[in-house]
Amino acid sequence: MVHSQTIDGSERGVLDQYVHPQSGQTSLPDVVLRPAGGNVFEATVEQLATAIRLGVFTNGEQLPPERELAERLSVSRNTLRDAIAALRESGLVTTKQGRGGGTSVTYAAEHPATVVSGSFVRSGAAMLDALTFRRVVEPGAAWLAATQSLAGDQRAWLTESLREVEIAPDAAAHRVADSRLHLAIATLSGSPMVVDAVTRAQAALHDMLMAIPVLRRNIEHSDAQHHQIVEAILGGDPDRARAVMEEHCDATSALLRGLIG
Amino acid sequence: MVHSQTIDGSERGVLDQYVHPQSGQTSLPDVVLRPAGGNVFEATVEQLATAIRLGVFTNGEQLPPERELAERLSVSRNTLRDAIAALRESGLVTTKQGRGGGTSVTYAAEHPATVVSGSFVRSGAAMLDALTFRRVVEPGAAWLAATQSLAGDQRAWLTESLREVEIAPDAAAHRVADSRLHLAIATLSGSPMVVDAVTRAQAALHDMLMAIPVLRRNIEHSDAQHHQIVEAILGGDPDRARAVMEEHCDATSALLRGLIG
DNA sequence: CCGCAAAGGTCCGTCCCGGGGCCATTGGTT
DNA sequence: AACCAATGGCCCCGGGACGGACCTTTGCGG
Repeated sequence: MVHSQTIDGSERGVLDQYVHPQSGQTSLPDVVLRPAGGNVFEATVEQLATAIRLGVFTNGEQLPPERELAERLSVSRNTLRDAIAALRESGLVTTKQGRGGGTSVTYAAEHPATVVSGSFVRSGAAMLDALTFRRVVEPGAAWLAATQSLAGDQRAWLTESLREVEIAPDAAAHRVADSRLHLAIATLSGSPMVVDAVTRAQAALHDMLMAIPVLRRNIEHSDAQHHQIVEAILGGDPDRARAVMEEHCDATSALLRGLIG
Repeated sequence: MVHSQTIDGSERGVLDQYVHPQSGQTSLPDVVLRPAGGNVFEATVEQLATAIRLGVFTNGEQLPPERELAERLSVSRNTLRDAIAALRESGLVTTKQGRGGGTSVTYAAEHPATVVSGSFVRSGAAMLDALTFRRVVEPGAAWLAATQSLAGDQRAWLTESLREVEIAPDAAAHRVADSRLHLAIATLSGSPMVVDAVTRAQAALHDMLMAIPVLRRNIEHSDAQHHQIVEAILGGDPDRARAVMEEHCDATSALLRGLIG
């Protein structure tokens, strides 16, 4: 509801600008110049909603105090409050006043349609792009994590994240736990830029996976791969960690490619 | 073990927030919540300056008309004009009025100190991060490019980019041509998100490489690797393309790691 | 020679957002 | 019971970004 909506009604997706309409030729300026995402308010809503949906904040958990969260997001408290209000109206969080109060997550992880209004509808090209991107960064993150000498609590965190995935009671919980595991692996890579990349890939992936039915068989296969990945990371075997993660991404990719344009 | 720890006045850098000061423990909210870069004007200046320094716009070449460029960057023409004015005062571009006029690049690629004022001073941690990130995304991009069935003009573009690197007369020209080659490879991956990632990695890399003396021997070794990479991509050998690119990144990384914190 | 078109140059009104101060509510502590 | 601290709720101001409209310069073509 911001700009866009120029006079040509052709609804150009963000991605179409990467290719010259006339020739199929791509040139560097077309590809490199990326729009600096507009609207701070919407971006904040989107980021918080994504964080919640990805399980960065688990159910019932409290968000940091507004003043702190605002500073961390480099956003004024006003804007942050507006964003939180939007989330509240979407039923993702509830807020309580007073000491010990705050905003806490109430995420049922159901109703795949009731997501926050701005949940981005991605074009087919964007989805394929996200899958491709993920296929690059997630194996890279796994490889890096396996090269690190992990501390005891880090190893425990990884093991615990894996376990949470395996004992997830239903598909929705499994989805959240899966995101958390992948983000944990990315975090153990030690590289903030890698974490950022994986976060974006997971965010895009999440929207897609929420839209399809999940087969029990797929989950079992996926969990077996998770186990191998964690094993390889803990065992310090980067190449194996990467190889299995590649298989893992390819499996998801194959599953999703059939369902999009 | 949530956050808290609000009131320490210790001038925390952007990256430090990824780790808890007290325990070395990292938690997802700390890692995932990323600030949404402020100041649109500065971001625009930085992006254009980077594009020029990376050779996205070659010397003498004209930038797109203001109205078009503004729309592509999702920035108002006012802001874009301010940014261009800043570049003009830094001597990176010149502007001419009237039909056939416009803003064109005048980039000598010398005076490593005269860079635009905002050229980001990255902390040691951020540099290591960038090197790590690059080590993940560039091999991934090369792998992807090698899996694509490239059209004739794409193959020609790649070959030409390689040649430009090899015939570069001096270190500065070599730097620009090198960036262009890497961005070309990323573009041929076909994934905008990958291009974006490589662009960010190259931007960070550029600032580092401009600060160190370059040895003839290093350039020769680098060019040999470039040749192998392009060969592997054109020959449709993804694994080899990735392997050589990894060596290539490792070489640069080793070169730079000695010179930073 | 004249007019048109394609650029940059300028200005203005509107609104979003950041910064900061202050109030209201609530629960713990003395 | 009284106080205090932590937290959300509210408001106002100022600057910056946006989006238009309009002017100026310049080259090309009829």
